[in-house]
Amino acid sequence: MARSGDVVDARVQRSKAAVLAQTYELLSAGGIGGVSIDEVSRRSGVSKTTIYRHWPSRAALLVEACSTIGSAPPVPDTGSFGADLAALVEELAEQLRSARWAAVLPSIVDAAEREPELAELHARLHARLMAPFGVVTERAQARGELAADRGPADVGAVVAGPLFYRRWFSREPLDVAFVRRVVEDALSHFGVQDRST
Amino acid sequence: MARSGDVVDARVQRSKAAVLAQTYELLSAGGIGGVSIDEVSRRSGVSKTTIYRHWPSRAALLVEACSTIGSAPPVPDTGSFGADLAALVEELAEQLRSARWAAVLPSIVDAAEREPELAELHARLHARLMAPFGVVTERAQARGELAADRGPADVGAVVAGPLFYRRWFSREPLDVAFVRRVVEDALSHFGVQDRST
DNA sequence: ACAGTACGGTACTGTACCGTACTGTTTCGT
DNA sequence: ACGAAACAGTACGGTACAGTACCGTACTGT
Repeated sequence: MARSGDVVDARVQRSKAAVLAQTYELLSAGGIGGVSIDEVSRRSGVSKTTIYRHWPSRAALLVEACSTIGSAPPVPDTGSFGADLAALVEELAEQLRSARWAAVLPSIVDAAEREPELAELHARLHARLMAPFGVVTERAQARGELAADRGPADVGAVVAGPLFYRRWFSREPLDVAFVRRVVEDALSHFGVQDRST
Repeated sequence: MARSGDVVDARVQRSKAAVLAQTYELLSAGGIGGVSIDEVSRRSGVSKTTIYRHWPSRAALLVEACSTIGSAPPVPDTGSFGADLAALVEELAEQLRSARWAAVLPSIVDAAEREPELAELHARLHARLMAPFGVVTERAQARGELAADRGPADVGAVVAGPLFYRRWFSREPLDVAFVRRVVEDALSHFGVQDRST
């Protein structure tokens, strides 16, 4: 018996972990198009048969492998919108500079443009990445620190937009000066005095 | 004789035009991954052999097919930075809403992340798309309308960033209100009074 | 010990693709 | 009219991939 749906067979855990790890590896290196089940099987030592036993299709495997992307770091709560935002932007910039998924996201965006199955994944990732901005924005609004006519969506666009642009389009380095300027500009948009560190 | 390198055979022109047109068609529909020589040949009625006579490889064909993307509309010259910028942003937003290439760019960005051959293409496209912003920015600086410490690269990031973010990441509509806000915010960054239409 | 389950290995079907070779036909320039 | 160039059609070889079927083996909990 499979232990009444509670405990999972250790072999299954090993196999799934190995497969997911190698999938993520290939994903980082070659984007979505760089992942093939054959190659995952070769590298992980888990046979193709077993992979298909655990995931119904390649897409399902990809979705699960992406599920750890952008796992939210703790949302700062300094009491000031400026400092919260600065911390979040620093964090995002650091992720864009170094995180594995920064090289993967473009292929997800591309895939989302045509395959609905992956559009969902894109939506979830976007929501997870931007959630912290929503939190600090709403807190600031609750404190009356921020005008009510500028919602979380605006903050996301104004702050993440330039960062993303720089990372993927202009491909200039995301240096400290640029990041600081983005924060300052955003704060001046929203009529908040900058008092970040 | 092939007409001393000057005039090109009409058959060659026809073939190349048909191939490029269908390549662009497939590109719009399925991104870079959606273009196969077989399919281009089928749809264009140009045989595969002929395609390989004119382009040495699939990549070469793709590069040439992309060469028309983002062909710059005339750069506005109203005499005011605010109005110039507003016109450019409106234009860019309209392109992002409707132009065929707006669906293709993510796959180019993705490809540029790994294939150097296409990274060049990406660089050229980026330069072409952003050139108008550089022009109006430099004109404004020359008039003393704009502080010298904010270069064209900053203007591009602040203005195009939110638009791109909205088009490809948050996937919210690029409505007029949003576009206007982006322009206003950008102008306030740079210490310019908004006097656009 | 024993049943249930997970597993690896291999082979297979079917598809899609790149790039080339070969054969004959149309079209251009002169 | 005639040679050269461009062409279509077709058939390849080679590779890679998704997904499935089958068999025999190793492990797990009871």
